[in-house]
Amino acid sequence: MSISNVEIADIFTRLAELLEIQGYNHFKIIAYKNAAREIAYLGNSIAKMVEEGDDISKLPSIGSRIAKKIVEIVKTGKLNKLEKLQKKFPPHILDLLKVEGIGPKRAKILYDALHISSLEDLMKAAQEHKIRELGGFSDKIEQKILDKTMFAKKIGKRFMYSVAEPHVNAILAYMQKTEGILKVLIAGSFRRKKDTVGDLDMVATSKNPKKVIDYFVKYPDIKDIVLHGDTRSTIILKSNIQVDFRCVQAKSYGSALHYFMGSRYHVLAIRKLAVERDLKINEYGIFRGKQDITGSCEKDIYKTMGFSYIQPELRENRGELEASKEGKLPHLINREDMRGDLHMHTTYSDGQNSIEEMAEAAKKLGYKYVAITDHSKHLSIVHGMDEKKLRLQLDEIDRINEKLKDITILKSIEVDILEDGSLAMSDSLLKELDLVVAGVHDKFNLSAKQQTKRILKAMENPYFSILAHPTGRLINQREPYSLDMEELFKETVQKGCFLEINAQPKRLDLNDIYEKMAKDLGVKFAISTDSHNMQSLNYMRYGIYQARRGWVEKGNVINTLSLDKLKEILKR
DNA sequence: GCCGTTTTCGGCCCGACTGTTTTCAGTCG
Repeated sequence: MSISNVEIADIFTRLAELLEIQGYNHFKIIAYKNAAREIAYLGNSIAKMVEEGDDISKLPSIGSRIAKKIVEIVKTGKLNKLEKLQKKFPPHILDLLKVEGIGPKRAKILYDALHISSLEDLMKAAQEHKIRELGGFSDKIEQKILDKTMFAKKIGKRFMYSVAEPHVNAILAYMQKTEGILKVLIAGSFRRKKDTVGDLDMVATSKNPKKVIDYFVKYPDIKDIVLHGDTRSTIILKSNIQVDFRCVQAKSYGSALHYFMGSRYHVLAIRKLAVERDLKINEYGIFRGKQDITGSCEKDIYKTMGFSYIQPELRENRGELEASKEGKLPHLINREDMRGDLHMHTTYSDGQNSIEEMAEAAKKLGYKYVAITDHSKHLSIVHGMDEKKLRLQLDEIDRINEKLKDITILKSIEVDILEDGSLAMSDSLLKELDLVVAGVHDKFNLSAKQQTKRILKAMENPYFSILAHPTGRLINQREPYSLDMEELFKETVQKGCFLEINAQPKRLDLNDIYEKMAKDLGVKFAISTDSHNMQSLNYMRYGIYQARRGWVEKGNVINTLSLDKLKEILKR
C-alpha cells in the first residue's frame, strides 16, 4: 500500500527535530517543519500524486529539494538522510522534547554529557541529582524536569472538542466574576472549532491585568501552575488539559484575540504580509514605526491589511487569505439552516428512545423532518433489524406520521455495506424507504483499493442515498480505514449519492480537510447526528462546526432543504 | 530549504516568562 501523508509528514518532522538537536541551520529546520505540516493537511494522497507524475514542487512549502526527498520516500518507504541521522542518536531521544522545559539545546546537553536518551533515563538522572551539576542547569531546573517528565509520559494526546467544552464554559463563568475584568473569551483551536484541541487559549482585557492573572491561578480545578507572570499564565487542569491565559489592556484586545485565535500559520502569513508593507503586527496592535495604528478590534486588522473579515474556523492558511482578497470567502453554514436530521436510532435497534420520542424531540429543535435509521441485521451490529422487524417499523412510522403535526418521519435504515459491496437488506424493502443510509461496520483493514471498490459497488445499488461516517475513524481510538478519497468523491457525485458529515463528537467524519476537498469536487453532504437517544440530537452543533471548518455552505447540505426539495433530490 | 508584481540572493514573526544570566539564553506559544 502507498505511504500515507501522515507517515511522510512524520518523517520530515523527525528529520527537523533531530537536526534541531544537532544544531543545524534554523531556517532549514523551519522549512522541513512547514513541509511536514503542508503534507499532513493535504487532502490528496501525495504518494498518489508522485505515482501519477504530478509536480509536487508546486505545492506550498515544498520546493525542488523536498520534492526530491518525497519521491524517495514514496519509492523506498524511507528517507536516507533521516536513516543516517537516526544512527547518530538513540531511538527514543525525541521523547525528551515532549518534556516541558526541554528543547533541542538542553536535549543535546543531556545526551552529550549524561547519555540520557529516553524519559526513563531522564527521570533516573534527575532523581540521582546528576542534572543539577551540568552547566546551565540548577537544582530548580532539575526538579522541574523531574515533575514534567512524569507528566510527559502520561499525556501526549489531544482532547476531543466535546471533552474540552464543559471546561471552557466553567472557566469562562469563573473568570467573568473577576473584579475589573472587561472581556474574557476563548480563542485558539477551540474557538476555531477544531475536532480536537491540544490546549485552551483564553484572552481577557482589564486595566489591571496582573489582578486578573492572580485570580485566574486560583481557579479551583487546577492541578499545576506552569507559568504565572504579570500578563500571562499557564495552568494544567486536574483533567490534564492545559490552559493558557492572557490578559491585555482594552486597546490591544483585537490584536491579542487575533494572535491567540491562530492558527499559527494564519497569523504568521498575515504578519509576513505586514512586514512587506513596512508594518509590524504583534499582540498589542499594528504598528507603523512606533505609531499604533489599530488593535482594539479584530476586524480592523483584516481591514488594515486589505482583507474582509475571516471567520475563525477558516483561519488555517489553507486559502482563506486569497479567498478573502478576491471576495470569495464562503458563507458558512449555521445551525439555524438545518431543517432535519437524517441519521438516528431507536429501540428498534441499539437506540434508547422510541420513534415518537425521537420525532418529538427533533420537533422541539425546530426540525421539519427526521429519518429513522436503525441498523440492519448483521454479525457486527447487535440488535439489528431483519426484514420482518423493518416491516413492523414502517407500519409504526405510518401510524405516527398520521398523528404528528409539524414534523415528518422519513422511512430509512442504516444498512451495512458487506465486504462484497452488497447491502444487508433486500432491494424490495429498500425500495419502499424514503432514503437509505449505508455504512461500513466491519473489515476495516481492506486495502484502499478494495475498500474503495466495496463502497463504490454499494453505491451502484439504486436505493443507496447517503454514505454514513465515510472514513470510519474514531478520534483517539481508531484510525480511518484506507480509501481513495478523490475517487470516492468523484464517484459520489457521478452516481447521485451523498456523503454524511457525522456529528458524533467521537467521529466528526468526514473531517474538515476532506469536506473542503469533497465540496470543491461538487459533493453534497448530509450533516447528521447518528443519535442513539433524544439528548444527542443536540450533537448537530458539532457537525456544523466541522462543516464550517470545511468551508461548507448551506447550499452544499441536503438537510437544509425543505421536505419537498429533499425528496426531489433523493430521487436517483 | 523555501520564496519572489523589485529580488534567483538574502531574507525568513514577535514577544512573555523563567532562571540567576548582571544583559541574556532557552523555551514556548
